[in-house]
Amino acid sequence: MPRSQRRPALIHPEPDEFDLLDVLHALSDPTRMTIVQTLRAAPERACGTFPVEVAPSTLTHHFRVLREAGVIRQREDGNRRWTALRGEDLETRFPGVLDAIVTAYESELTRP
Amino acid sequence: MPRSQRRPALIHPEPDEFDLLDVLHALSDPTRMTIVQTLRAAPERACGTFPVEVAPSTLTHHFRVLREAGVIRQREDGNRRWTALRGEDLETRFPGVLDAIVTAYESELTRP
DNA sequence: ACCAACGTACGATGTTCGTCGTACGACGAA
DNA sequence: TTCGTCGTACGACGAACATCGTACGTTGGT
Repeated sequence: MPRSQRRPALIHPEPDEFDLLDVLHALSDPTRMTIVQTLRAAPERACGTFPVEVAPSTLTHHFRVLREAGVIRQREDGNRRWTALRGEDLETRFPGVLDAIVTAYESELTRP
Repeated sequence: MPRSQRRPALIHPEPDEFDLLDVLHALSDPTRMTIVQTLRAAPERACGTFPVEVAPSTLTHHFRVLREAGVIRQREDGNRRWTALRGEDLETRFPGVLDAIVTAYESELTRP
């Protein structure tokens, strides 16, 4: 029996339920912003393949914050959990927000 | 002798020193977002004239968070402290970010 | 000179947050 | 079946945070 039927399904709020302040809070952490930035280049990634240096359990925590804010979507696939950006949903609910933020973050990284 | 010469000057980072994650964190609080939203309509306001329901000392705290992130500018004038949005500075450093966020926040408020 | 108004500084308090180690469950391969 | 891998859940811990009350300094008017 697959994991998806033995464990509670992952919580993914609908765009109508997104809270902008939750999204901003989710993006105000360097580890989480690195995750989001990485996902803009790769459409879908496994959990362990992000260029961050934190413990696995810490990464799980950050994924939950992003997921419950509506920033990412995760799906089960055997032993892996694939993560993708909910770019379209965010664009529908908060037009221009994610794009402006990630663009600004990348320009900040290449500047100082 | 005016207050500005007897107390340490207010800290106002230059646009080059802005940290996007600090800005996002500053904006991820409902009280502070209300301050920002209010400042978009009125160019400059005294501290006690914001439609927030927190204690004065709490308001001082929120102003400091916004000020040190570069979101607002404050100047002394007699017994009052006037607060203004640093819209142009933010636009220079992080184009489109503040506008997208405040617009999204206002659309969220009118749309439960 | 006095006093009320404005806003700050400081300390206290309860909560949230980021981090980790450990234990565990599910899956895939040998 | 046995074992290693992937990722989670839980508990713990220190730091940061939002909030407040109180005391205080400055200012402007009476």
